[in-house]
Amino acid sequence: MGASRMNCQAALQRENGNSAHMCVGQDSKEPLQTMSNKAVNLKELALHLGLSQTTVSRALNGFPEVSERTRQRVQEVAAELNYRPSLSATSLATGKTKVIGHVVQVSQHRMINPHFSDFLAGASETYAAAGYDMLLRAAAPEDEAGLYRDFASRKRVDAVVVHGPMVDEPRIELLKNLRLPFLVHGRCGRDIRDYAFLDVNNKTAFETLTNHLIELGHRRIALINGLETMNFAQRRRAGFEAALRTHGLTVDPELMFSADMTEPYGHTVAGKMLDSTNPPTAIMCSSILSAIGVQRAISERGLTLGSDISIATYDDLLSFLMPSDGEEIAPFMTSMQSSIQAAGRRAAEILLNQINDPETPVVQEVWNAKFIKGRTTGRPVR
Amino acid sequence: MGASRMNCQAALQRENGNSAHMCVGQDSKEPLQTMSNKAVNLKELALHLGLSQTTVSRALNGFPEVSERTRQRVQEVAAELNYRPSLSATSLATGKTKVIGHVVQVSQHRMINPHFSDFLAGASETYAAAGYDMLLRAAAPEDEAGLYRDFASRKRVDAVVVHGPMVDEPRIELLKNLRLPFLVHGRCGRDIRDYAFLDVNNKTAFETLTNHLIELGHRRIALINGLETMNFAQRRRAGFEAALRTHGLTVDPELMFSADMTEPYGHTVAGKMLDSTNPPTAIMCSSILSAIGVQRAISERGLTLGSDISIATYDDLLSFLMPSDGEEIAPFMTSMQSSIQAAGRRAAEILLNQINDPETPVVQEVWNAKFIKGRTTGRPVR
DNA sequence: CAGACTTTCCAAAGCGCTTTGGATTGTGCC
DNA sequence: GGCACAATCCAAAGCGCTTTGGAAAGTCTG
Repeated sequence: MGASRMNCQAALQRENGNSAHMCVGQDSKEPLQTMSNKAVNLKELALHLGLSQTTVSRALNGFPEVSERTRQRVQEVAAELNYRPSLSATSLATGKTKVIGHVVQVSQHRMINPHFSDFLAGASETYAAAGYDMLLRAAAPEDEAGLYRDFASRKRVDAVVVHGPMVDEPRIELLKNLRLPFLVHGRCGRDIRDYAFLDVNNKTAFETLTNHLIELGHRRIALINGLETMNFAQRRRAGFEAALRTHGLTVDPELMFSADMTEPYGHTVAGKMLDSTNPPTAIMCSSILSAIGVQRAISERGLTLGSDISIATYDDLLSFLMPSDGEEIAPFMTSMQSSIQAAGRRAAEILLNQINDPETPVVQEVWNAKFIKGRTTGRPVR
Repeated sequence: MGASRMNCQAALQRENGNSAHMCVGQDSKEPLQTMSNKAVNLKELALHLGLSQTTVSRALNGFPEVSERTRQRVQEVAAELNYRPSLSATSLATGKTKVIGHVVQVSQHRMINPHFSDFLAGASETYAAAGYDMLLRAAAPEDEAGLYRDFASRKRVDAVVVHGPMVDEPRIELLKNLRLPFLVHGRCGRDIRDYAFLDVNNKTAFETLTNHLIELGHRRIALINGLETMNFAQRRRAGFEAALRTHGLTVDPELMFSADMTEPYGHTVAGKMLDSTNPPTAIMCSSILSAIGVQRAISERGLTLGSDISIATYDDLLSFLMPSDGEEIAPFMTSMQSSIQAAGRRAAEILLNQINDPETPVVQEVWNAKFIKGRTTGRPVR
């Protein structure tokens, strides 16, 4: 005990000498390069303090068994010596990694896209605030199962977010079996009861949009949907068709398209329709991206948006399409809006709550997109 | 020794019983739910094999001290029992995390955007192939330094990629001091010698584009640039100005704009210019995104692209703007093209080489963007 | 002041891997 | 047979943290 205190003094001196030597005074006007970059581990810190590792660990982690005075002192010295617990050591000891996994599909479709990345941006903000990190891994769809299995057995992550659920989604069963906590962005058709998800009300959104067009007098309405192997696209189509049927309109397969939601796709498909003998008077899009392509096709043909032809779209409020804070611009496109970035934030929140308190019942949230009347829809001229 | 062998047999039986019990036969038609989800650790695996942990570890990691026969057997049994080394244990022991860090800025500007995410998509592909993962963390710019420090001292990552280098970039010095390997996407003005980077030749690209417009007969050319606090934007502007000066044209500050590269920004700025008394005959953009906004402003005014007004832009070949494999469409915009996703792939490759062989000299690569004559540039009518 | 709690701290045993420094066995050669 | 040497394998000591199961000291009671 006395010996340990002696060691402590000796170590303290050596340490100070060291840090003065290594860290200060190479380029002292550089503000970013502060004191001590040298890392200290728990053992050394405990030595400095003349305390046991147990006590130091507890003091820093807020356990009640340590006196307030000691805790203060520990915190001060820890800050001073720039102590930061090693993450691999911590996670080896606790079994928690403080990392949430996200999987990017690298297939031709669903390549990382602005929808996805805006969601990630939102989520990572929440993670950062809670001391979590986001792990991103690219995978071919056929590898994804193995990847989750890897996540689980190698303890790479504490939980995962399932992106782009398909109509029939095997991943959900898999994750349940692996006992890897997860949240689905979107949802899956059958067996919806027992897992957490955050979704928007896709069906209602597309009913609303379709109704709006019908009320304006449109009878031939096209739908440029996302990939209909995906759950959300399926629901959107259902909403579209329901609205048509309610008004006694026929569902024309010639006017329905489904593919990855890109600008060129919207452009190509709209172009073909506009050049056909019996073009639609309105086009609905599943994404603002394809809507932009449609708009390009329209402007190339010298048609007027909102009278010659109308566009209504789902809008995820993608950040690169949003005006910066200062400028107030009138909403341009008629759309159903819901911020996918906000969804990312909330999804992360739900997931973190879930893993920090596993007893809590699963959260299932469905957001309603907001209808915005813009300048791209109007009465048809014909 | 004999005893250990006995234990091994006993454990083997117990284990088999277990896995049959837990894993098979809950829903045997589900293909994703294969054999054994139960994880086995090294100790158990060694027990099963009747070998020491050392030997098993070496067999699996390809050390020469173990006979080929043994290695075979170890690999087989490891696969059979679904052994996967715990990552936190491995990284605690080796000091390597197999993770590369990327930092997202969450400020108003440089919010995660399609350029950034396409780069990430490329990089994560390379990482995945090499068994690495990508860690994404959101940070306010003022926190970024602390974050790198955290990465270094807590050993969260093996290396980082620096995104969006500013004109004057303190992060580089910091990372050098932290001895955290890094690669810069882009580069930084001064002191360029001693760090790895991957950049495109921004200056030349914008000289080329400007020359093209000048040769067509344009005299009033506008530049809608990115944020000129960023290094790349600075270089682009330099190229633009150099080309003008070479041809004896004056650099008109009224025609130069700088901000985050969004669609609305392009739209707003182009609108203002087009409505002014003396509009430019050509507009250059730093991003296809602002170019799309410019195009919208042009079509709103019923002007014809390529004659009334020309657009030339830098094009990162963003994936959501690319046509899918099948459809061949003629290039639309006149642009300087370079795939930012390919850059992500290559950047990751360089970085991985660097950390796996630290002795190798730093790699500095500058790509030349490719000129594409599209349909958005032509002779000015006035 | 003894006994019963609290309060405050600690030594040591993990967590699951890698790696050091041998020990053991097999082989070739004189 | 004995010796050197290579080929195989192993026990045990880390890596840096958390956590268990006390021990020691301080604080109340009656």
